[in-house]
Amino acid sequence: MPRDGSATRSKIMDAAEALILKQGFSATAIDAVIAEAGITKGTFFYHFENKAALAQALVERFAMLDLAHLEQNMRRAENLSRDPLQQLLIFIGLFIEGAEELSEPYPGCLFASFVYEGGLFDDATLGVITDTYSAWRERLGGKLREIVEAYPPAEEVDIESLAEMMTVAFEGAFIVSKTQREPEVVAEQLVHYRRYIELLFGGGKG
Amino acid sequence: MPRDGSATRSKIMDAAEALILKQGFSATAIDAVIAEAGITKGTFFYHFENKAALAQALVERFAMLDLAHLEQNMRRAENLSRDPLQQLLIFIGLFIEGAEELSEPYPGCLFASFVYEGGLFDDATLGVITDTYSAWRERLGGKLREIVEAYPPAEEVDIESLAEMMTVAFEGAFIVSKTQREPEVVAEQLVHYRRYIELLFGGGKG
DNA sequence: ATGGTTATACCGACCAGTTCGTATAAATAC
DNA sequence: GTATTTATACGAACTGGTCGGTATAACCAT
Repeated sequence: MPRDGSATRSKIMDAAEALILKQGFSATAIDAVIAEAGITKGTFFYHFENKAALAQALVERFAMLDLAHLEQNMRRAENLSRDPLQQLLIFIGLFIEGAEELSEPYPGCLFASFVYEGGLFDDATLGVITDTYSAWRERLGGKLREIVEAYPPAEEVDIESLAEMMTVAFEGAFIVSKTQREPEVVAEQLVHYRRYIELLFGGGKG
Repeated sequence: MPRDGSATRSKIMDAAEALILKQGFSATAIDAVIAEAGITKGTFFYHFENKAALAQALVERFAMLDLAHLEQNMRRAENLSRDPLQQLLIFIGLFIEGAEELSEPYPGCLFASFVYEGGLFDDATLGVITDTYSAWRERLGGKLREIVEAYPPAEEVDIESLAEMMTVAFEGAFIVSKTQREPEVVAEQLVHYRRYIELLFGGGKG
């Protein structure tokens, strides 16, 4: 067996992702990626058929990590309480913990970056994004339906959009965070989301 | 007086804005803009010194319209009620009305598009975006401080981030809306924001 | 273990097409 | 006659992508 190229492949993807979050996809020249990664053009095209393939690989990796993060935190929350409402509150709390650790580099979501250049990508690439958002909506939606049964709210609540609201909080907070150069925006918005859920179903007690 | 070129200038900016929302700024070639606008290259460079000047003009126009919209709806809300809480709820409601009218073309925010390609623009251009977000935060923040005095909440609330939450809802909803191809996302998220404010300060009554 | 074979990993020069921006001279409207 | 617009051609820089060649490391027969 020849030597292992996966480290180089990762290095390319890391460099590309960082540059894309700064400038966007089409402003990120392959020449810039290879300079950042410290490799050459030949190497790049050995690992990726073309620039579109790089995009595809990037969203797939990002989605995998994101979904793993979702599932891991949900499992942890489900082990920390038996009550669905508490599980969801803990789940959000775990993400707040994570967001609070972000210090210097104001983050950004690769998905959002791609969505705003959506016209450049094919359905396969954009589909990964759509599917990932759907997975979040369904996972949180399921939990919310459990909650609604256990804690019927005073007024009716649209479960789908309430589940979607966590994604909305993330994406919106990333944008504001980038402009204001304050990483704490993300955590603050998740705190609001958690409190909203408390008020909807907890009714005032904790 | 010679003839008026402002119509052409607007046509160029309209074409550019539409293309940028689809593909992003740097993927939007000037040749594409002039084709979309139905003019020629000479005309383009008669109106804009270079591509960066076009970007600057676009954010400035977008900011002006956005701030006008903010101020107009706030004034309307302030005329429709004397109570600060009601004013804010009406204010959000007016934007919900507007969002519900969006039918086919899932929208998008030019600011967000620029933010995710932020590395390409100078401080003058990006500053317009920062300032506009600040204006929203201050306008809503002022109203929220009135509300806090009239309706002290059970627990303490961070006013700044609560004001920021409306921008977050917009920006996040735009992104989700673009992927899911459902324009109603924006209105749904604003409804949640309004209800959150109700629950925080209204305490359950309407 | 030694030498040869092979698949993989990587390099750097190169190509064809596109980019932004400039230049030009003439036509059009007020 | 001045501001606006057209039409076209052009160039330097850069773009994504190709190509021939080299280096590396595991495998294998001996």
